[in-house]
Amino acid sequence: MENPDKTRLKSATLRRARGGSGRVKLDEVAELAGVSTATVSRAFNEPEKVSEAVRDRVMEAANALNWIPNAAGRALASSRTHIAGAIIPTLDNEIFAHQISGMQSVFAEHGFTLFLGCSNYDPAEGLKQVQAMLARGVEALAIVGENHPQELFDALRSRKVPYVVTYSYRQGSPHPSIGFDNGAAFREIVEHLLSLGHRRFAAIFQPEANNDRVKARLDGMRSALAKSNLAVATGDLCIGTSTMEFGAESFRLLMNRAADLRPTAIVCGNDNIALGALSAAAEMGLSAPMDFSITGFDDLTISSRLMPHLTTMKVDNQEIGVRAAKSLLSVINGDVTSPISVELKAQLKVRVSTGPLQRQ
Amino acid sequence: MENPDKTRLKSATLRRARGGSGRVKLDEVAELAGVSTATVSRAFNEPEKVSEAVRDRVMEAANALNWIPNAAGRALASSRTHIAGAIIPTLDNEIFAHQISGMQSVFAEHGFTLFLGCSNYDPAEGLKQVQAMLARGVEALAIVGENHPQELFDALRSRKVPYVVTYSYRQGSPHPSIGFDNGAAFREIVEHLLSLGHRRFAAIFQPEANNDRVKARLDGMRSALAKSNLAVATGDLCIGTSTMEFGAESFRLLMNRAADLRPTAIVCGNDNIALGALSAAAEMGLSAPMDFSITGFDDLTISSRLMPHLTTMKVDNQEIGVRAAKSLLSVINGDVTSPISVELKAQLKVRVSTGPLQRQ
DNA sequence: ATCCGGCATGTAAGCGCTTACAACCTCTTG
DNA sequence: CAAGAGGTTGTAAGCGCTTACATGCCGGAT
Repeated sequence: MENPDKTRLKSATLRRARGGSGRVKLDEVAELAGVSTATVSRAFNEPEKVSEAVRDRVMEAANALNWIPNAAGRALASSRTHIAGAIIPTLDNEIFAHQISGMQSVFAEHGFTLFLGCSNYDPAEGLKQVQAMLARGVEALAIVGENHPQELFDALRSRKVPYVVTYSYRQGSPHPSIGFDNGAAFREIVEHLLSLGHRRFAAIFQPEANNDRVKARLDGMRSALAKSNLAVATGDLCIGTSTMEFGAESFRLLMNRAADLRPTAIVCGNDNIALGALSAAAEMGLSAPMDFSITGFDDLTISSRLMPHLTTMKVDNQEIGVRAAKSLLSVINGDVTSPISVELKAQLKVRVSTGPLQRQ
Repeated sequence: MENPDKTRLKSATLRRARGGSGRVKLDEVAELAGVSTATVSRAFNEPEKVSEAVRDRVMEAANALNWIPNAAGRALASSRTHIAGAIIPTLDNEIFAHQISGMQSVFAEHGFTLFLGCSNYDPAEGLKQVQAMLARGVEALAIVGENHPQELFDALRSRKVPYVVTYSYRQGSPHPSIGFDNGAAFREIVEHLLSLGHRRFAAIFQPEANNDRVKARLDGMRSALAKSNLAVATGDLCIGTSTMEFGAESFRLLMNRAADLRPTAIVCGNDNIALGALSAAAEMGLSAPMDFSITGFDDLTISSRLMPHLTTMKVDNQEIGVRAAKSLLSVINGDVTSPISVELKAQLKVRVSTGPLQRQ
């Protein structure tokens, strides 16, 4: 008889004066299906070990009761949580949002749920978030950059939680990383500008404190300039918040000078800052590449649409997220013992905001 | 004696050949501190119930062993998970990212961790994410919009998980909502344009399928126009993806006509589309508000910086996230039985992209 | 007919915490 | 000085699952 007998159903349905969480539990599904709890568990987790007839009966019962397994019970019994974590500085930046979006879709496909933490560029906050995630039993973690308290990495290591550093890749880093070489990227930008004949450089950057990526970018810029015996003068280096406002403000500072004191090339720490500078330029009646050349970094969606189209470096952050998730999953599945580092190349997008030196 | 005796410490530290998760557990902290497991639990969860001396001893032991409580065990025993969930369409949109950022910071402050799910505008995917979150025992959930399968809301209700609909607010909605009235907002935009003398309207919108907000916007626009016996002609309504590309393409379509066939006012479904249209305008040598007026919606960061500054409606999405989180927390804490709906006002930002009708 | 291997299912012991209840101790109070 | 109040700590029973191990069954080999 395929028909589950009515009396059993009734007894399971009526006995609803339950304590605890108040939710339907596996026992009740087992009772209704007329099997043991072990069988219900197997029907869901190792279906091939259960005969088809029984499996169908279990599924039917589970549906009838609208049962959703309790993840806490499952986690406790199996020491598997199917949760992964990601720590990023902030969601207010398109590039990190893209990374999360990539990770989340891959993880969701594999039955993992993603915990999100934002550090707001505060290492202490990042550590706190990681601890919260460890308490929640994340099975793997992705974290942007390597500029974090040693304690954070120690905690991950001592609990054997696999992790990858995302967004930045550095030769000789002690951490598995998936990202690109920030220094090399900025060397390439500077070389592009040098090849156009520029010699007087200014820079507008976000703060380098607690941010290995910005440090590497500044270093990359400086080393490329140094090769040509050039440097950014103190007065031509602006450091401030990563906002369009700051970009605009800095641009005014740099360009409200006699023509021969102005920089001809302006290297910005990211697109956002560069976009701000360009908006100030428009207001001042200056325009690239006639009056100056300017570069960004990130290739935000808007950067290739805005006039003048911004010369910048493109990084596929979604791809970074996808790769990070896949890599972590393969460690979780035991395919490899540790995530393998991958260096992606940032791609120089030469657009109209840079051009040959106009004034000598 | 304040000094925990060394032998106890040793025995706890050495017995590390543990099965299970392999992590340090509460028992060991209790043993090292020389108290019962109940006391350790209380020292962390209800510190006021434990004498100071004992509390210190427990904390010391916990630190020494580097103990992090196992959330699954805790959840199982207390039927509290301290997890909340948020479902948004996509992170690729600044406005939703801001909402998440607001929620996450409030929740983190209160010891809650946030599960993030993206539906990519697919109702089935949204339902799946909600089910995964229910399995994980989320104590509350925020979900963008009300355009979801009834099954989704039923699942939340039957499990008594408090939820709020965010971003959109509609009179008579059966759900507690925190957001603004999309229809009213677009009525206001249209009235602004009408007051400037415009009579020939075009519209560029994202698809309205599965999106109550877009539906409401279109309705709002139409009803405001109807009051003046106006309408958007079929050929003047462009529906497509919410990208700058589509905005640009549509703009070309609308404006590559004889001057007297062009619309004078273009209402866009959001800033992104409007920004795209403006970039196409620049390429075509047209500019607002001379040759046409255009409006957006969202007030993206860039919209107030870009030339010409875009007339749009500002919505404080971070605030929506903050309010949603606070509201859910107060239900969780039992302060109220259900989240109370809040209507926020979208704010019209008149900038230079709209101006008086130039041609008759 | 007997035995054994392999498969399907059941039994029951936890996983790491919380918490009701009990036990105890120290004061206060009549 | 006995009794009770109030505060601190311990005991132990689960929370809802998974899984090692035991059991029972069937068919083919002996």
